[in-house]
Amino acid sequence: MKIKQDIKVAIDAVVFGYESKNSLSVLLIKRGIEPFKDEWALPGGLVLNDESLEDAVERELKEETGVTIDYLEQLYTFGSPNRDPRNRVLAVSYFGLVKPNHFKIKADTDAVDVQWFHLSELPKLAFDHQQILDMAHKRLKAKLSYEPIGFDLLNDEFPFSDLENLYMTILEKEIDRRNFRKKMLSFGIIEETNKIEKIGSGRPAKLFKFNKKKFQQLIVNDFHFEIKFV
Amino acid sequence: MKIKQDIKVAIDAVVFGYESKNSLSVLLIKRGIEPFKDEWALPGGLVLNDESLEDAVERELKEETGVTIDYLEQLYTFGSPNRDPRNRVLAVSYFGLVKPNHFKIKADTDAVDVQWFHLSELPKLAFDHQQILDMAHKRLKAKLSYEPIGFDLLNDEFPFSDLENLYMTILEKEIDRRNFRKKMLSFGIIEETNKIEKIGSGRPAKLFKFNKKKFQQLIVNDFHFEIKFV
DNA sequence: TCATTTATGCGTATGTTTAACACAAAGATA
DNA sequence: TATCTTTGTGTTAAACATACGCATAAATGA
Repeated sequence: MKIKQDIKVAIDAVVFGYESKNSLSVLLIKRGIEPFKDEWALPGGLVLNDESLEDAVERELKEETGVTIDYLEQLYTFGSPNRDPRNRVLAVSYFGLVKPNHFKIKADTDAVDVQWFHLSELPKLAFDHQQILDMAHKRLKAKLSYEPIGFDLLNDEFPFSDLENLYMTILEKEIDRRNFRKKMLSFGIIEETNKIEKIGSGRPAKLFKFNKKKFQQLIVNDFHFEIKFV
Repeated sequence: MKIKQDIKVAIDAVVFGYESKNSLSVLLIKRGIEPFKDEWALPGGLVLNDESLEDAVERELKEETGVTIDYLEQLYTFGSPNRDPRNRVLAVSYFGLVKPNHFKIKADTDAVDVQWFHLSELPKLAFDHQQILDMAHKRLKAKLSYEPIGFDLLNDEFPFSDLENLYMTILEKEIDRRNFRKKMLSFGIIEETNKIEKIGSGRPAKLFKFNKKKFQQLIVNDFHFEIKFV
């Protein structure tokens, strides 16, 4: 006789935000219930019977953090039998990006147990969440080079230096500013606006815009986006 | 009051095999039970309470097809609420490769409802399995270019022409034989054996071997495998 | 106000990699 | 022994990546 399957299904989200030079952040929550009560963990939770996995991610993020996501993709499904000390829980993990606009939202609800952590100053995480986070970080680094997802970490209009710094921060590499700009512009998916940003010292910078429509038209015809610097 | 979660967890496997020039095949089974009884589908089934997802894949493949897998990786998790007409079933899909050695195994059990299908002559598939298969095929094509997984579709020792044909078949592109060979050898992960294969007409070919250890040593130091031809 | 600092924007030389292509070598066939 | 077929190697031009130099446009402060 067959034993009835008893596995719960949850989602977990690794959400990255980029504020300024040299600081990539991750969104974490402090757990209110056992197991791992009062420890930091990835936002997430059980999937409802009639909702899709993506809906579950959006719902949990809204409930737990109030953050609006700008890019979301499935990462990996963690299914080892003992990853949750109580019952068996399958974790379908997602990986998301938020623009700086949407970054600050949590500031209002400071009392709540949700917080952005710099990637270099992470607390100890519950469950196997460190492993999930590591995988997400690896994916972000890899994907930045061959898909234009970096724009989902910047505001709609940005100076070129923001884009440069973003790439250098995430890839943890020095990049030649001039060659980077040349290559980026050569794809023809970034537009100049007529706006100029003048803050701080130095020459004021033109603001640029990612033309997503143009990009989507291009990829139909074997167009290949790739940024790689040694 | 909370409604108890009622979601089943299954795995599905898309297994590719490569016999000869111009024929990439997929392993399918004919379902013996409802729903979709007597229709073709991907091998797979429910995960047991105490087994890992990978174990479940291996078990199901063994039970249903008798095929030994040479490469396995998680593909994607399909979780839309209505993908199974009866209950909600989450499908964690896997993508696998078998070497020609292990390809024929099924021939003994011809009576069983399991069969290799050329990718160009697929039957209609049950559930959303066509979608899963498409994604696996896409992944195989993409991955062939930046990870040396092609060797898991060839015997341990192979003539260079086999490798060329494999790439041309899967990528569906003409590749310059001479440039391909030069580039492949330049990575230093393929070894010449002292064996020579003489079959058919034409000059007999040296047999080569993929040196997996060498490859694994290299990737530690930022080594990058990449085969790309237009 | 005028030199200094800071950051942007453009251009050019050099080396490396890719893409296109031709022919010799080793057997099988007949 | 001439012909066919497949393997094995080399050469070259064009494309691309890399490494720079320097002018420009503001803010800063002596």
